[in-house]
Amino acid sequence: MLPLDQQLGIIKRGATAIIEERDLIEKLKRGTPLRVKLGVDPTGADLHLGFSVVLRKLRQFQDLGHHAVLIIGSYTAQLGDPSGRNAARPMLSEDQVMAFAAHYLDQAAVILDRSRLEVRPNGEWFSKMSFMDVIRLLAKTTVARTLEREDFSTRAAGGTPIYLHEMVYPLMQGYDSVAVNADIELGGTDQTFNLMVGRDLQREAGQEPQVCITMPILEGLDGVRKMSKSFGNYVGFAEPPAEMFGKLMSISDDLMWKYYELLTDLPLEEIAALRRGVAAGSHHPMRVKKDLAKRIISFYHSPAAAAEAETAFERVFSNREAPEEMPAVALASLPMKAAEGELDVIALLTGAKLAPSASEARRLVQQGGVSIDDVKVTALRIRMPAVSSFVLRAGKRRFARIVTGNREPS
RNA sequence: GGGGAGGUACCGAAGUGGUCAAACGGGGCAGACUGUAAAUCUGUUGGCUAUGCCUUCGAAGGUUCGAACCCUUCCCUCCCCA
Repeated sequence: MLPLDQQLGIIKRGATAIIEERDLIEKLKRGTPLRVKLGVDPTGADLHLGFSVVLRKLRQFQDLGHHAVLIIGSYTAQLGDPSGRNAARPMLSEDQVMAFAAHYLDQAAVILDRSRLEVRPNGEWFSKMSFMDVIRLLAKTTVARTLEREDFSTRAAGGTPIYLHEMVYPLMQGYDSVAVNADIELGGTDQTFNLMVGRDLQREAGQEPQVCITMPILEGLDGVRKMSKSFGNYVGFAEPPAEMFGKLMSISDDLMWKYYELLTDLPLEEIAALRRGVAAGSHHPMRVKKDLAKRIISFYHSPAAAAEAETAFERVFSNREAPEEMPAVALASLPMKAAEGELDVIALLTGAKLAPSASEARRLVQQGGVSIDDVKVTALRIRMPAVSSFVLRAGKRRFARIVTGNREPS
């Protein structure tokens, strides 16, 4: 194992809080592998960079020689974690959760070393508890304490409902720590309360309390709200390189430093140097952001794919050309409502899936957001170009190649 | 159990019989400007076989020439009291 201070350096990178750091040092000093717990509630969603922050931290512990324990919330996911929520989540069935869990593990394996991972569904212990056991667990905390949490107090103040089962959630998560005898638990800062409950329950159970390490919540592409599928501001693990590149380039300059710290392994000193360079004007922020995108894409795909994505990006956005690859749609397959020799632009846009509805397509045209072979479309019916295929573009980044079936004029 | 308030489009929030597909703000989308950054400005934001038609204002009925608005029943939430 690495010397203590080196381990600490890696562990502390990006972390918002370590409760308590001296406890952590004590545990590390023993030189034996620590049990590092991360609880996840699979909901069926595809993993995105927001999830990767805490998964990467867990991986770092694996690489340091510690023992990673991934708790699958087969029971807790059914309740839905109220953390950071302003409304209750729909409840899921255990079967659903376990099906989602398989999907989750497949994706998480991109980051974690699956061969050294202990996976435990928390139904393993919760299914064996009697109602009386549950009551005893409930007796470990008070309503006032639970209500102190910001998400609950906001809801209480705003008049939105808080259900009893939501209030049980932190106790369940805390009990997981007792069940697996965790030395350390990882989580987002929004998990702080839940993590702390684990310490209390362990202490009561005669265990040494876990160290809680909280990681920042990663802002999504908008730079404001947390990265989340429902906000549409995310980058998924499985997205194509070009898509990732484009999305990452759209983050704000300020945000990119946080992405560097939490999503790459570039040493902090080097990140700081880049930052100074941008501030001093010796580095162009776009260049630095492109490197960020390439680093991330190299991890999820490959360095070659990252380089390709960059080229494609420059082609489309810097040189304003059409991308090399885009979905091809046969004109004949579209329900055109145009006279002979004319194109029905609305049918074109909806048929090629560049617009969700005819009304939306009409709006796009009216606002000047549609072009055919780089010529802005100004009418809903236009003359059929005498080419074998043309590029249809909607907005900045939606493209399709329309194959007309015409012969290329000689 | 008693009393009060309320459920409106993606979200927040006006509207309380016709001029309401529904003000305003946020978000989204598009355009301008750019480094597809941020900021800013402008436009737009239910659907369709489109000078009209259809669906939408918690659900179902009803009154009316006409209902998001009035009545009835039901479902849901919040607050106060017990």
